[in-house]
Amino acid sequence: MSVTFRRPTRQRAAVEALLMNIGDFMSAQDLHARLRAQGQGVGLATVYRTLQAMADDGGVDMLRTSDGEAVYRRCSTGHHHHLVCRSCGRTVEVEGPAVESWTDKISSENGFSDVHHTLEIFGLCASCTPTDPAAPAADADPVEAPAKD
Amino acid sequence: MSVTFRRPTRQRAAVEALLMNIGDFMSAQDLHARLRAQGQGVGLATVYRTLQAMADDGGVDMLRTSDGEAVYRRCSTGHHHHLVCRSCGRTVEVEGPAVESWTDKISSENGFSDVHHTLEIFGLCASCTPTDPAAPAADADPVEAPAKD
DNA sequence: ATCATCTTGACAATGATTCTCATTAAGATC
DNA sequence: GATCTTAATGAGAATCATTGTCAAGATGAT
Repeated sequence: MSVTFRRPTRQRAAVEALLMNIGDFMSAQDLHARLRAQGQGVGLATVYRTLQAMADDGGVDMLRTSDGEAVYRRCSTGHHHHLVCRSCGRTVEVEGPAVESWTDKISSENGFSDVHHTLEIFGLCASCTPTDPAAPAADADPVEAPAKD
Repeated sequence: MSVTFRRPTRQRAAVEALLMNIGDFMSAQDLHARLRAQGQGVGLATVYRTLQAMADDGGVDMLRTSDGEAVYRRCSTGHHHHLVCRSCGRTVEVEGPAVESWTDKISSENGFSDVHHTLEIFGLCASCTPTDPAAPAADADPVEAPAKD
């Protein structure tokens, strides 16, 4: 409905392509660095603009890491939430009809209208769980806790 | 349990007092400005440090506005979520046992462990709903849309 | 009062995001 | 295909919240 027309450009295509390849959340800075590494030079400002436009148009979800950085990910349309591995960044889309109805109920009970909510779940995926025999596949870019110390 | 000891100082007391008076979410910058306006000079860095310490110790909740700014609020202990008016900032603490169990279920089903989640609901409270006969009480400091221009 | 330390504060440093504005490139027109 | 209108881009400056630095100040114990 309110999907403003966007001119197809090389830059936009490059951003979309990379988002499609990387299945997990990525920051604008990260995306910019990867494109540059690929030889696909795209201005940083353009990356930000493109990402925001895509998020507005839908097709891309944006959420904030614990330190406030915005990260983006290509997503199926429709309302859903995410289960994100804080170690390797692996993301699983999840739906919660019960949560949706709960928020609606809570909202109306308190006289709130025109509501929207944010819900993300962070944890360690099977591969990154210490007690798991499988070796931690923490080589992808983590969303929240980059390998420290 | 891991509540590190903190020396009682004038600055810490001032921050705590203001948080108690203002019942809604407030940014560190905002808090700093208010304290300064009250004549209670407290360094900006100190405000940040104090707020983070309080959030760590519990007793203060922190969440991020849509533009990534961290906002704090004195809160009852225990896990809960918030229903925040995006116009006047009024906040209601809500609990959702169903949501907690849902996230646990989803997490285990996907092999995730050590999870935690964030859930906030934003909307317009009764007083700020346009169709409501009551005049919008949007004079308190809004969490997301501060009076601009 | 004195000491060892935790805190504070002023300001520099970071780092993500936004703004500016001249240049480039789509899409429509002739 | 040349031309024109205008959105899109890019390089870098500008913002702005947040963090780091480190000397000076305050607190609790001695």
